[in-house]
Amino acid sequence: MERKVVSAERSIAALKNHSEAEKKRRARINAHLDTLRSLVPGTSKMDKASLLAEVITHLKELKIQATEASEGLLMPLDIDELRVEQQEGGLHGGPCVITASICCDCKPGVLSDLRQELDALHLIIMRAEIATLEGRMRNVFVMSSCGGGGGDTKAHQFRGGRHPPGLEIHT
Amino acid sequence: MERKVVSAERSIAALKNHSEAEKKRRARINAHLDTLRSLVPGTSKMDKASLLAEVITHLKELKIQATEASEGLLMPLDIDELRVEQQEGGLHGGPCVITASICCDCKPGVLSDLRQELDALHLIIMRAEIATLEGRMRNVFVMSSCGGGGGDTKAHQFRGGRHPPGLEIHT
DNA sequence: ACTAACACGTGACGC
DNA sequence: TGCGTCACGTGTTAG
Repeated sequence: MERKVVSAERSIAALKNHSEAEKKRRARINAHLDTLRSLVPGTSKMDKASLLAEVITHLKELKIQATEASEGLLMPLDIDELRVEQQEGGLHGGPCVITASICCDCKPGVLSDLRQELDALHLIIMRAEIATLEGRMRNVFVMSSCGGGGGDTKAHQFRGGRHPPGLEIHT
Repeated sequence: MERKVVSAERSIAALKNHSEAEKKRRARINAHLDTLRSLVPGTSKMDKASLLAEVITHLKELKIQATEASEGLLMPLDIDELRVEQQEGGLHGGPCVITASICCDCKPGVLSDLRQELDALHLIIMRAEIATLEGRMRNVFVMSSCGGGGGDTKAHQFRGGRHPPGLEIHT
């Protein structure tokens, strides 16, 4: 019956260690989650799951940004492309950043039309870039809007020879 | 005593719902973790905490990569800069590649003068890029020359003039 | 056998 | 009050 007492004590100690280990594990995970919160803006008081979702979107976003940065000078030669992305940053009520890029044939009238459309938006142009390559042209505009909308990145991508509404391209 | 039975049943149902909700919550989080595993390479069968750590490092890495990518678009705001480099390839008497970049204030007449100068060189323009940022402009021209001359650096002074049609950039 | 990691159910707290 | 989230302790399984 002495055995029983000893084994009982050992069991208690083991259980205690177990719970402690588990607590430590949770602490580790939560610490990582906290650093993620500090890394991704606008996730300070977010849900654990929502935080992970936001991390995922941010990761994809950065991956796209990095890849298109490495091949930044490349442009599709066969297809026309128009992309409008609202970047994250409007969460704090501040101005959101909109990146618009268009790639098409380098024909007269394109630039003036493009500028008219951009002027109609009344946005603050932070950076403008125009590049030409073998008869093709690509414009990239980084603009700032005062009205801070949702923080979600709504990206419209038009591929193929179709031109989106609101932007008439001379062909 | 009927009351007690009813309340007991309610408690059981509530508890069941509770556990179910918690299970669903865990499933959501784990799903997000799974997508993170699919996103970050080499974390297929990794620890939950280690996965998060790896996600953090990857996030920082991508952030740096994206930042230094956008740094390629940065230009000095305080000093004017003109660079002409002859890339290797023209050593064998074949066509060499010349890269010229100029960074200065975005004033009218600069572009037309620049184009005149470039036209005088009779080079094949392989790629042209013009970027503006906060009143500054930067041009990068990658040109091909048929005669393999030396790669000397020349400075030019620009007079007043007009913008070429279709190339007006607002700042 | 011992450690580490996971899922589970439950109590607690906030809207 | 119910609903959602969190931390906790425990049972269970793999290396």
